[in-house]
Amino acid sequence: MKKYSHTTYAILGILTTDCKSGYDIKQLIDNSLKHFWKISYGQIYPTLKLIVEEELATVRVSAQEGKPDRKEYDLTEKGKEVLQNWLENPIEQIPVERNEVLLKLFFSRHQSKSNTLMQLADYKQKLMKRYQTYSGIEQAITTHDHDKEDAMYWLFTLDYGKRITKAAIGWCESTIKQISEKGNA
Amino acid sequence: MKKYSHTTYAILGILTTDCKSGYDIKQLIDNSLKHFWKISYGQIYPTLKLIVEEELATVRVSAQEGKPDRKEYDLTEKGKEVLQNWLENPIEQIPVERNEVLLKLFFSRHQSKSNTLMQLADYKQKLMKRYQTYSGIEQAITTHDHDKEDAMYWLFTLDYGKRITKAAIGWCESTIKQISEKGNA
DNA sequence: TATTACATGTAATGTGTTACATGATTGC
DNA sequence: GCAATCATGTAACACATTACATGTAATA
Repeated sequence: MKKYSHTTYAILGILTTDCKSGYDIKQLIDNSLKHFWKISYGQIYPTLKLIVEEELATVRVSAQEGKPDRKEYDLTEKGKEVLQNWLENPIEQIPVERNEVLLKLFFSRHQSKSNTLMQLADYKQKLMKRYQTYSGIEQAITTHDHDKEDAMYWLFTLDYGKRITKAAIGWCESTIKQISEKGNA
Repeated sequence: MKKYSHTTYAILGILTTDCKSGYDIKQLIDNSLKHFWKISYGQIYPTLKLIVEEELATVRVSAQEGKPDRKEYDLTEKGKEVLQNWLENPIEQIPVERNEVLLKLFFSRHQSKSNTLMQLADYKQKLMKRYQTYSGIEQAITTHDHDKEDAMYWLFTLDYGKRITKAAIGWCESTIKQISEKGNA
């Protein structure tokens, strides 16, 4: 089966929900996926064009009361098959996640200790802010009575974010401690 | 101060070590950085060209016995300042790390449970393999008597990788358990 | 003589962001 | 009239990978 970009599969997946237009897709991403998957309009519209060219979806213009016209996309059988196929196959490999803090740390060997500690403290702070954001979203979902099934999967992704972030915070603390002790010894 | 790409800073940083040529840079990356920062030759050589154009380093051809000629790069004062400046400033923001497994999970709401569990089991397996790789490198460093200072910073980056990976494995286990229980209830 | 390690580079292609450009409709 | 929301799109640029292209020298 022909291969498409991850962005294409993401959009195909979103089209299985109530989101039918480019604008809707962007809204869904910004509301629910942005902590692990971001897509800009600069990708969304060209990808939707490709999806129609490849006959994975059909378009139709939909007039609305009190709002501008919009284009609604519906998956074709072929589109559903392509999505299904992607969902059924395991990922090829876990990508290397670039980490600028680790890069700086690696080159800090001959840098001032105080600067290295500052970098780590700053990173920890950013991570804690992120953790709080996740917790906030989690609370909002748990409080409001969302569709149970949907909410569960959403919570899984948040749980992932929280666990990873917490682990990174723990690393910061441990590394700060080790670097601090090293100099005082 | 003028901004450069992360790749440029990474190469500037590598040039402070014994690595002086494009080939050396690639070797260092593949040996020590590749678990959190990869760069291909297609980036290295054009970036080195840019670095010279920007007068961040100078080049000179070095003849070797028994090996082809090579180009050696040395940081200029300007190059050192640019690197220093980058090292002294905190990162702008933690980038969103795309996660294809979470993306699939998000769209699995109306998929078969067995397939979702397969995806998670596969992900866990890949993570465990990665964890073992990290542990292996760690052991190699600890066993061989590396330059103590250098080794310490290298171990920090490996510790980060291990902690993050362990957290992700924990998430897999927890999520597999929850999804399994849900269906049997 | 064939393979491996050493060594440098470009071209095509893929992927992604940001800035720009346009316009409808509602509510203040 | 103006701001906000809804809505679609393109162009320029930035970044990265892969495949291609070339060549030296040691060693098995």
